[in-house]
Amino acid sequence: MISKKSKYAIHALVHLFKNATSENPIPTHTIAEETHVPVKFLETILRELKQAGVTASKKGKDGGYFLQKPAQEIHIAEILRVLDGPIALIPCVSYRYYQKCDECVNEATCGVKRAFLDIRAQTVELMKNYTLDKLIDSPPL
Amino acid sequence: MISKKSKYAIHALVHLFKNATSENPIPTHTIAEETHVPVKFLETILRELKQAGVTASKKGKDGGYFLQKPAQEIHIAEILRVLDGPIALIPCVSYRYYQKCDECVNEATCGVKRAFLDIRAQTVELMKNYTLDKLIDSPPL
DNA sequence: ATATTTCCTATCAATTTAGTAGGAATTAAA
DNA sequence: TTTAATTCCTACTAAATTGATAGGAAATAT
Ligand code: FES
Ligand code: FES
Repeated sequence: MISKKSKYAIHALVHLFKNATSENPIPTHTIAEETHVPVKFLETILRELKQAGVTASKKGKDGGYFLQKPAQEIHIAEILRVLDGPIALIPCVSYRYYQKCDECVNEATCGVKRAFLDIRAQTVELMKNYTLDKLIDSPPL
Repeated sequence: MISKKSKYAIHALVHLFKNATSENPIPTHTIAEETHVPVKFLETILRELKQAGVTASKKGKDGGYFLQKPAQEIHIAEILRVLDGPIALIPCVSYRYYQKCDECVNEATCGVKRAFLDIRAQTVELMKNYTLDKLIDSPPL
C-alpha cells in the first residue's frame, strides 16, 4: 500500500491538471474541498511536490498551485518516489536508498536480490506509463 | 518496501527449500543462524507461515520446519500477502481488504482506480513468476 | 490597509514495525 | 522416566512512521 499522502497527492495533481494553469493557479483549499483531503495536510503535500519540481505556486491573493511541467511528464513512479521513497521492495536493490543485506553472504550471486531487481525494474516501467493525463476519469455514458 | 518480516521469511523459505524435507525438518535456530535473523522473531514468522499453509512443522526433539507444498507452488506474492497484507497499492483495488475512497465521487469512472487496478494485476503476475525455486543463488564462477 | 494566499517549523496522537519475554506442550532418545 | 530439544502461545514493549494539526510569518492583489 502507498501512503495516504501519496494517494492525496495523485488526486490533487490530477485536479491541477484538469483545472489549473500558471495564469489561473488553484488555491489549496479548493483542491482540498473537491478531493475531501484535510487542507493543512494537503498544504504540506503540495509544498513537498513543489520542492521536488512537480508543482509550482504563486503566493498571495489569487495565488495557488499549478503544474511545473506537462502532465505527460509526471508519472506515478515520480510521485511515489518523492513522497513515499523508493519503489524498490528491498533496500539492496534501491539505487538512491541502497543498504546492504545482513542476511546475505554474497550479494553478487543472491537469488533474492536478482528477483527483486527484476521486480523493481518492471514495476517502474509499469508506473512510468501512468502519467497524469492518463488518470482522468472515464466519461460517464 | 516490504517489511523485514517478509524479507526474513523469503530467505528462511529458500533455506527450507534447499535443506529441509518432512523427514529432515530444520529447527528455527539453525535457519536463524544461517540467515542472521533474530531467532525469536523468526519463530513467529514460521508459525504464521504455517497457519497460512506455506510451512509445516514437526514438534519436539529433532523437530523443525519444512515446506508444506512444492517450492514451485510458493511464490513471492503469496508470502507478501500472508505477512504484509494486500499487494494492491490503494484500498479500493484490493479484493480482500477493499475500502471505499473518500476522495472519489464515482468509483466506476475513477481514473486513478483504473490505473491502480492494472498495476496490481500486473504486479501480481510479476511476483507469481518468482517461486521459491527461482530464488536460489546463482552458482559462483 | 485588508484579505487571501503560500510558506515554515514544530508538535502530536495513533498505528505499525520489529522485536523480546517467559513459559507451556510435545517429542525423541538416553 | 528423566532430560534435552523443539514448536507453540500470549503478552508485552520500544522505536519508527503515518497522518495529521497549530500557529503564525511572508508575500501579493485589490
Ligand atoms: S543481497 Fe539483498 S537479498 Fe540478498
Ligand atoms: S475510487 Fe479509489 S482512487 Fe478513485
